Amino acid sequence: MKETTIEEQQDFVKDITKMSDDFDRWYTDVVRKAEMADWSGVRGMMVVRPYGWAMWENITRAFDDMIKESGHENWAFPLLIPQELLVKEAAHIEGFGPEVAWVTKAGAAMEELEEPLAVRPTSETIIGHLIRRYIQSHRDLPKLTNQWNSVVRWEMRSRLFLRSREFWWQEGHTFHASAQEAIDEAELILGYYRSIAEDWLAVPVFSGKKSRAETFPGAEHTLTLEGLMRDGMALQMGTSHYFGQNFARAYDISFSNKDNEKELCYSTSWGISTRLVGALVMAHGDDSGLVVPPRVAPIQVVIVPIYRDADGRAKVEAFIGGWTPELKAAGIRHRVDWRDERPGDKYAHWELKGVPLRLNVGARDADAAQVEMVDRLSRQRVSVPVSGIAQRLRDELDAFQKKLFDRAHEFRKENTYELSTLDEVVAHFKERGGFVWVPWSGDAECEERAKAEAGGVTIRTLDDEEKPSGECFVCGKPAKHRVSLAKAY
RNA sequence: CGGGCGGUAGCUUAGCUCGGCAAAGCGCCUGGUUUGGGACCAGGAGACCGCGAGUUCGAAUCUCGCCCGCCCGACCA
Repeated sequence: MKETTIEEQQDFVKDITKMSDDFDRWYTDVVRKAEMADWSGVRGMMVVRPYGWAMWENITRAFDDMIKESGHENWAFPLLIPQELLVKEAAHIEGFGPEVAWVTKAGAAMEELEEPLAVRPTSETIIGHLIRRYIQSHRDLPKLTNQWNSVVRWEMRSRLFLRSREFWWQEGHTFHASAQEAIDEAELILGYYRSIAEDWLAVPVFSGKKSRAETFPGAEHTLTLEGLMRDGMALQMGTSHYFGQNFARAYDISFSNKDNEKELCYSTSWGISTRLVGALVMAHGDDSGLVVPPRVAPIQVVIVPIYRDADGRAKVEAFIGGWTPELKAAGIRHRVDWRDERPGDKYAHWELKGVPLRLNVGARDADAAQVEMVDRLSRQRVSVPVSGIAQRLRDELDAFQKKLFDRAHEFRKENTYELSTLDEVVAHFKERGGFVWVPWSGDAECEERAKAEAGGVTIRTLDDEEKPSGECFVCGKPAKHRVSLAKAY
């Protein structure tokens, strides 16, 4: 049999723009050809197809388990928010105002409403307003709420999963009796998010506080996770906000403390969205299409039966039927592709869809009580005995998950730099992307100047682990923070 | 939201200047031969030519308005 190289194999890929030719087009091609999502005909509104939604479901299941474990409860709050409520927190409405969609008419006659209703861009305001009913005493705290829903933000520019006018997410909103407890809550959730990003999506992230300019409207501080995509752009993969008493003040959320004094709550909010599905595409995909981390893969193992005639098929079917129950029992998400196509079509199809492991199974294999296993990353063919196959596949999937993370981690390492002056930063981003660490004075003017001169690069995270040293990369004053810079989605 | 480009079958496009029977490849359906890396033969279905007005004997083609998409900016999870 002729050995084919990976390059030759990639020639088989039709329909997808090469990543190196045009990354944006590549991304769109992959998302659409892998049947993850499409545009709907209404500007900026997407339809998420089962293969994309299943990945989101796997993420939601993982995160929902985490927050339930730590005492959070799911609620459902209204979609529509009265104008009067939305505008109460000044910084918040100033931040979200430009992208709020309004319902102003209703009924067959399209009668004007007395008060416009905002379609939620996020729910701090309505939850703040409603939650006060359920909080009287410190004994009612903490109140740990979450909701799974979609929100609408009137974006001017859209990209599937990354920026659509409607997107699906969870928004957690918690209320506490002390500042420290709320601060700890925001940190706790950030840790969960890190686990989702790194352990589930296999995307290594830098985490830390946002600069003032990048902080959520109305928050005291915002914690963030930033991943690196294969085009060198950063992507925010989750944020967790500490509000102090800002929202409690605006919405009068107070409680009686142990000394019977009235006190305002301390609150947080935090969210991850369907954007993470886009992150997974851009962090792991290649010119053949998707590569899906096993832990979130809708299909972890695809089995391609190979046969010539009805007898051959019966033989292969009986063989496969002998051990697939073991896979099911082991919780391995698998599918046997019985479609009436040739094997080569199926190989290409499932590679485009990024299924981690494929088993080619024909009469030869049945006779030898083995299968031919091919993984999506190396495309090496390996014969595997069916005896103990469930455990073997479990191990392979775990190894695949790790390999994906390691590869992404290595990629980030190769694309992370330490620089010290604005000139260097400007020169750097003219040539390439990635993360650049610099010392920063903490002045917003320096941040703005860097953004203006280095082609839109922004401060992604403040590193609170390492002590800053040296002078600000822009103004030369002593640095207060060590910060990561990147161009971001 | 500003500037540029585009929208013809499920997909990719030709036709548009110069108005005159709506085409091709892929995909889809049926039958047959095939099947260990994207097969082949034969037949077939499939198009309010983005939507709406206008000009004209006649519009995919010309004009205007709107919708949707792509690229570049400003804004952003």
